[in-house]
Amino acid sequence: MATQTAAQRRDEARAAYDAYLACCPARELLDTLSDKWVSLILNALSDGPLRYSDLGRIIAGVSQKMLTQTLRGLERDGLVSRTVTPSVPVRVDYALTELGHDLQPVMLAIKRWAEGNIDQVHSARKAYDTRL
Amino acid sequence: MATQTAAQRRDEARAAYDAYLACCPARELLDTLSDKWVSLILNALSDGPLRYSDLGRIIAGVSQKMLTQTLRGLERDGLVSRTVTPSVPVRVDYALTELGHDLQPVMLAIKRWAEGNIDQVHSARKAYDTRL
DNA sequence: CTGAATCCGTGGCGATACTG
DNA sequence: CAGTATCGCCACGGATTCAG
Repeated sequence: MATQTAAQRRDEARAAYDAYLACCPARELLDTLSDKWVSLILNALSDGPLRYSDLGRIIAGVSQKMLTQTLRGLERDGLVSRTVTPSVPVRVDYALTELGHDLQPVMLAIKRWAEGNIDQVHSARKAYDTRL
Repeated sequence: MATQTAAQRRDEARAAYDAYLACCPARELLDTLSDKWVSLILNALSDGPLRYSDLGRIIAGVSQKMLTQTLRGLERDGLVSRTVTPSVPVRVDYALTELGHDLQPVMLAIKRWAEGNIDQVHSARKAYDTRL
């Protein structure tokens, strides 16, 4: 039975975290926004719809896997819409949904705070690092 | 030379990401807030200073390692202050700095949006999942 | 062009044990 | 009480390959 203890603990931890997420919308949102590519995609789409390949080009550094995976997640959450145009070759456009658009002010609030206080954070880090 | 290509690419990617972070305060802040324990600690401290062990108890599920590591990061960023009282036994209090306090409205904005729109996200997920 | 599937290295995190 | 040090696991992301 000892061999299952680890798995059991993992499951318990996972279950506990899920339960926690269920009762804490803020963290759920944070988990979404925290994704490295989510904010980039959301920002890229804020100016209007974009094709899959456009996104891949604009957001330099993203792999196909992560781009697709992230877009799927955003689509699932209802933040982004996916429109397929059955031409040859196929064309797929991604756009912000209304819900996704509603999120922009929040992103902006984060951006504003960050831009206004990042200097303090940086100097705090510098002070902390040199003090050792 | 082929053996170094992978390592080189990783380094390049890392360097690119660092450069990107340097010019994008919003993502830097997001990287901080996204941490599983940061928001919990910030929220716990919003009501006033707490001792190390208090934090560990209030934030059920956090390991000593992560608690210490997260607190160090927050202290380094100037969001949290660490006060040692050299008694026996030693007493250490953690509190929000002014900068950390300034961040609360942003956290609140995130919380508000999440609480107001989480239902839509959940129903969107449900619709997406059942559609397959 | 837009993806799906697979392999694989590595870094983050939890658990455990030890210290002042 | 408040940490530090070490180890092992596995989940995440990048690269690559195949498909409609």
